[in-house]
Amino acid sequence: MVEYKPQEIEAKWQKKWADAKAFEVDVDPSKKKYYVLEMYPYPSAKLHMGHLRNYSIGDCLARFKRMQGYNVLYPMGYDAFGLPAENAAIQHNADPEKWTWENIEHIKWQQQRLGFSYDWRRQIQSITEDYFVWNQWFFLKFNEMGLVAREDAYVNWCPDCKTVLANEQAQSGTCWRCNSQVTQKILTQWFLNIRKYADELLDCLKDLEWPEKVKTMQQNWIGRSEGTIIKFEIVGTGEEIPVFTTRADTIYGVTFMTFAPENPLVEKWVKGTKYEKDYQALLHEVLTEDRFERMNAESEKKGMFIGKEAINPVTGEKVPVYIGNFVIYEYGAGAVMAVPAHDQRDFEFAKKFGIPIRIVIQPEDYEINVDKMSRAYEEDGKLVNSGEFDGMGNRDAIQSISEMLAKKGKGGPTVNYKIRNWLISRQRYWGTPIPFIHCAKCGAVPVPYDDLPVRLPKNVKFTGTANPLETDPEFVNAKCPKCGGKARRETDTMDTFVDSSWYFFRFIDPWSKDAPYSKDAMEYWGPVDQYIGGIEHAIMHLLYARFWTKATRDLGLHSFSEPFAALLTQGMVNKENPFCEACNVFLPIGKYDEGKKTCIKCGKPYVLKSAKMSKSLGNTVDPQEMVDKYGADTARFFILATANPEKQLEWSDEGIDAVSRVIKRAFNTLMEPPAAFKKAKDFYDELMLYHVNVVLKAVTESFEMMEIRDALNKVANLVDLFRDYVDTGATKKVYTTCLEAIALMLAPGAPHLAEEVWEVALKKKGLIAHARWPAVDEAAIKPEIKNTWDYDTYVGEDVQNILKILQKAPSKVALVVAAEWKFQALGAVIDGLKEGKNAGDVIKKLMGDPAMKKLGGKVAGFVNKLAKDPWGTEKLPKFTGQAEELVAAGNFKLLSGKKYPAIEVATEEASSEKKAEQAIPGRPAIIIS
RNA sequence: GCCGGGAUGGCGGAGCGGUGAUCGCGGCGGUUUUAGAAACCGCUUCCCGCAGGGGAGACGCUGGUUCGAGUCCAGCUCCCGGCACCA
Repeated sequence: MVEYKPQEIEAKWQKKWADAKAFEVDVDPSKKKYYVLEMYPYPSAKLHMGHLRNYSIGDCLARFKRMQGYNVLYPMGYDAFGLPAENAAIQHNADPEKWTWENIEHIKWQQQRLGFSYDWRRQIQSITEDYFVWNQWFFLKFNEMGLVAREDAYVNWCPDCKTVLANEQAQSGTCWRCNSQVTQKILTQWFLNIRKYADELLDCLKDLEWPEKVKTMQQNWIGRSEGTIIKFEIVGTGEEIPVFTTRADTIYGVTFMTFAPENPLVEKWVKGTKYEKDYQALLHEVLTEDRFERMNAESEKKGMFIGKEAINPVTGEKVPVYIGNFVIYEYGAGAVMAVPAHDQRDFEFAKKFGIPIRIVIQPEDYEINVDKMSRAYEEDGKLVNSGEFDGMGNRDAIQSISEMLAKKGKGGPTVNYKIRNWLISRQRYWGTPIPFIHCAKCGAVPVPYDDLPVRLPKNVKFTGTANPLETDPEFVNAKCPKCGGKARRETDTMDTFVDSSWYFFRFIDPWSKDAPYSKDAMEYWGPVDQYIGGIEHAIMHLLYARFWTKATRDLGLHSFSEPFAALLTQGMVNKENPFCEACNVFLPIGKYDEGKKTCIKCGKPYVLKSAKMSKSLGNTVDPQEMVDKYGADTARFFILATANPEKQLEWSDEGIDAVSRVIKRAFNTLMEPPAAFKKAKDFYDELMLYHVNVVLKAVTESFEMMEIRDALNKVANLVDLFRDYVDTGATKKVYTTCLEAIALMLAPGAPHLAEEVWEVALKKKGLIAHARWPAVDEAAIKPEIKNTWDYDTYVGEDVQNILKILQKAPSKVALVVAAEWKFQALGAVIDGLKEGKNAGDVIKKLMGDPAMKKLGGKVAGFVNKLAKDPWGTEKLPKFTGQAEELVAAGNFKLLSGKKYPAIEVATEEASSEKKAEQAIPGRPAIIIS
């Protein structure tokens, strides 16, 4: 017997693939292209299960498509800028570049050990100059297109570290390093104008082969809403505030205005007034509030009057101006008109501050009253207290009021979006420098294209306080490109979402020197046909990438508008972990006693619950351990065959053992030819060919639909059927045909094993990776074979059921096939039921036949029995007559002969047994003695 | 809080509105084996039955639609993803 040694086989084939440049592809107009891509990873220290799953899915698809004859582009690269490298620099004095490269090398080694079929020549990483120079180039181009803006925005600020913090570094309102209270600080920042593309981003969603849930999330995120701009003049300031509302119908009910506390206008207005002190205190309070708590509709409304009044442009009425913590600065104008009678938040605010409430909508069938209201009336109704609009339906009034405002020059209909412009500047070292120079005379001046790239300085100090770029004089001091005077280089770097917004196009032509990629290559390879990644990227990454694709299309770099034609969001990998029900928490390593199975804190026993694999819990499994112990094919097969790609997957140690056995068994079955072949074909050969083709058809469909789990399990089952076939005796021709088909079907999921079978057992030249996916031989899928197979299954089940009850060893199993007339009667019952007839009608019709009439009550009883369980009857194998079933029964004898002693076949007509009457066509009476 | 998902035996997970839930794990019994491993054959919701059957109960909870609901609808509970500086 050939022993399965995955380590040897896998190393051997990985080398052969590399030597043959098996997966290196170039533009080839004679072939149809297919671009498979996984979301490129952040190079953390090690590959984790999520990565293994992601790449196993992609590689399986890439190999399948390659075998279908496509020219498959399947690249890999690394999202290498980002916070962790900088954190490592601050905490362990690591050099971010060296640290990142070490991680890349390690991950790449792991990926290669797993045998993924990437075209490694195309590897890119965002930290190399030939990549990030194009980030800068794009930025300058976007600037020329009017897509770049500088605006003020708030950032998390640690006053002690004097540094900007990521949301992640500012959890629960305190700094990750020094625990100081984090506050908000306003900074002038760089933005990309993604809102300009909001409508297109929305409209194109319908054409994408993406999960509906992702499309819905993006749609909601863009948040297009049609409404009205209403301009409110602020008394004594000369300022007019364009407030957005979807409820212009309630304009007569406005009794105050509310501004976001961080709106800079507010600060200006209160300056030097008696309100300033309280305002500063409230602002500080709001800026240190938890960002989710603030959005919570149920949390306490905070606010104050700021001494100003606004004029309602419709009524001319003056209303007080407040600030409120629930107003979002980034949405609309950072101010809302407040209608307490018809908006719950405004209602609560008005109650708290004793502001009047005015009803302007009355429901149709009852009347609401200000004194009795306990909450806002937010439903529809008829307008009241609304001047000329009284009596109008409130929905209709929206348009009329908008039009009136437009006529008055005080606003009008408009469209508003929830999506905000993309803030891309970061006050950090480890990113792409933004190519601008600030000159006191000329302002913000773009770095000339010839001076690109702007490189990051080496040997900077990572103290954790301030941005290292700011404290590096060599980097900061620059000459103004315009006037040549002394100037200051921009020290902000770009968001890493910039890197990941176009890397999939750089893979198409990573060697391009004078453009980010050549148009010809783009028109051949682009866009990505199948993109695979986690659902956590459903909104931001995927939306930014779509925006980038549209903006670069408008730059003339390519002609298509969407980067990813189809998207697959893989499920998470979970593992069970101790959970203490008393403390209501998952217990990380060290917080539970594994021997006693108790929680260390409360001493009570824990239960095991499924949790996301995470470092903090310590319930991770290193894929490398799996590969070392079982081999890459087993690791991949496990992760693919346990759950379909979209579903979440539960890791289990038993599961991997089981798959390991399946793989070993497959290897042994496929590598070990029978000692001798039989000469002539018989039923077993036809049955095997039937199975192979049925499975091939199903597996092809499953792969096409990305139901990889189903596809692989079907192949694994087929291997078992193949072994049975070989055991009963095989002809050389059928053996070879089937072995070849099985090896090909295994190639996408267990590629090393398949190559070994291809070369050693089948003696094929060339790689199975380059072989063609087999075609289904429809002629082999004979209905009579299907009937026989189903028959064997059903009859076998029945025999088992009987034996279970009898609880004795049988000496003889007799099958009695139903009488010929029953076949005719069964047909009549099925047809009759389809036409909606009842059993009586069917019996009457049958009795028209003299032969049936002679049998009388027997026929009636039979029909009634069938009609009771029509679904069960429908499922039985279908035979045209007794002769056909006798053949199937004969084959049952062949197939199950080993399991049971002395199988006999008889007909109901010829049998003297009383039980013979139970026979139904397709379900013989079984008599065991 | 808001937006988007999810909940199915001891476990992982399948399940076009069609009648106890594919497949696998674990467990139990058996065959084989010097032993172990592996492989193979059964059983695995409960009760009753020496003939393929009968009864009870059951896909998070509560209702609804339907001849029929794990599947559709409404409300609730819990879990997960995202919420714009983690990637």
